[in-house]
Amino acid sequence: MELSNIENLPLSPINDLIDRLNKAVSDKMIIIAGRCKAYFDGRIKSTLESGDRLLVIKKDLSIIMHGPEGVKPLNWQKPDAGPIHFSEKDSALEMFTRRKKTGETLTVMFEHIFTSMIWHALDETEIEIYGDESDLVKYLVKHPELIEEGFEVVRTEFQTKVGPVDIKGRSKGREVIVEVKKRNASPADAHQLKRYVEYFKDTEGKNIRAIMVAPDFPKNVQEYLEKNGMSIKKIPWSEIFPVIQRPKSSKLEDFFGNKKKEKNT
Amino acid sequence: MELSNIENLPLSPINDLIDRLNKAVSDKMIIIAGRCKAYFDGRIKSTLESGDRLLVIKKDLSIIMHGPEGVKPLNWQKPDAGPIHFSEKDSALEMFTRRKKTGETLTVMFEHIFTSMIWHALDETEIEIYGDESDLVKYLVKHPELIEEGFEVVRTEFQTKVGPVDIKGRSKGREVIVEVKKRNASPADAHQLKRYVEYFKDTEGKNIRAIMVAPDFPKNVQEYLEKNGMSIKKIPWSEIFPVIQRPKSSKLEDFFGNKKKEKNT
DNA sequence: TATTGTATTTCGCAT
DNA sequence: ATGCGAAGTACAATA
Repeated sequence: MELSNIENLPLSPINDLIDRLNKAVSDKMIIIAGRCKAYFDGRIKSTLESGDRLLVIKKDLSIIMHGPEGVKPLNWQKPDAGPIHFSEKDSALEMFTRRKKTGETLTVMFEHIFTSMIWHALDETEIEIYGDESDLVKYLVKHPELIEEGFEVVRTEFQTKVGPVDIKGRSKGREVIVEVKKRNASPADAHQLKRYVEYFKDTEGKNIRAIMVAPDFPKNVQEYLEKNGMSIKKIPWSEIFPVIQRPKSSKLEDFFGNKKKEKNT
Repeated sequence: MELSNIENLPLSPINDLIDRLNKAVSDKMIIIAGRCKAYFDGRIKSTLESGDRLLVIKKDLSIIMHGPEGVKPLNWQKPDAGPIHFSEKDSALEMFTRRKKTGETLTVMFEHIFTSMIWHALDETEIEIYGDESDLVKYLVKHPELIEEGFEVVRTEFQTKVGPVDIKGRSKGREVIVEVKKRNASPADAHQLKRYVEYFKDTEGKNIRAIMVAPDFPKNVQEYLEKNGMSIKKIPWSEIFPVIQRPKSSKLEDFFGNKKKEKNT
């Protein structure tokens, strides 16, 4: 992959900066570090008074604006929002966008710019993830005895009118549906499973068993499940599922020592 | 507020760069634009092959790494993760962090750095938000007739053992609890309300009415609610609630023309 | 600390 | 397009 290039834009004259930024929109990543106010108007209305923030506009027209703390941006706009426009307002830089379909607007008014860059960032990869719920289901399908001694898998990850079912099987002479949760079960999860049970009862007249699999169950949730004829099965994924075992050491080599590095220069 | 300053770090010699970065951790915002691989190991395991990404480390030790598209970071780490360490690996920069409590690790291996900056970003403000669910509840409390003709509010936003109740009132001679949703009601929302009803039945022996307020109800959800003795009330917030009305025009001045700007130089 | 619910959730998938 | 559920959800409020 060719080397991309990043360019520091001169901050003045401001009209030249505005030109360069407008030309970079939807082509390059724009990075501006500045002191600004910001207003969002749409599903909600938000007001952000003057402070230092990092504004990033990506080539898919998504926008994120970060303050000095936290993972979540202070303001953002989803991709393909609509035109993004830089202009001069009171001798300062202003960014404005309006999402066509919803009418949502985001306005960022800069008072001071520390740095402004455009970057033709290249990334042809996709993040690979192991250990999400779908992987846990696949693991259980290979080790059905973890669910219950004698459990036989019949179908996995199929759609019903009320939602997707993780595992349908047969055990102790009855049909069973299994709902798999990566994290501790919640009341909403319990209701979700109950709804599936009711669906099979209503549409197929079957009195089907239900098992919820999760690392742990708050007392309320366990009570609710059992009161409504459902079963629980605690599976501490981190101890059982090989991919998501917790690293015990802080040494990188212990986890990725088997990975081959490719030089790319 | 004093003007913060941003500093471009020399990219070589790499040991000097590493020193500067390690000294900046937990003090300044660190911004690195580079080509890198990344690995996360914890609740899941993720692998990210070589590509151009923007890495931001904030002074609260939160980390976000963005690729060229999308609002969501490719990798991240929540605040107060634990020590963040830069080092040299195969003549290149590497960042490593391990969250003490969970053992989650994030490793970023750079192959090329385009820009590296540290920034003493200042922000003493908090974002102000209008139009979230709590504001809708307050609006309904002032306009209870929107819920139902003759509705009288008794209590609002109070805690129960099963969760917070938005509005409790009296209407048509019976007690009513009202659950307010900003967005279309979901199956989980319906179950949530049912749980509250059951709570009042179990703990106070009251056969209380329940109304769910939302802009719209999918057919399944409406059926479930009515089948279980709950009522629905459609309220299209965007047409009614003044703060979140959709702007019809694309001209900035139409929305912010009334705002006074303060110079801050 | 654990539980619970909201979110401008975002994102992906299936209908 | 809408509905639905997962997410390394993040984050705040609460017990």
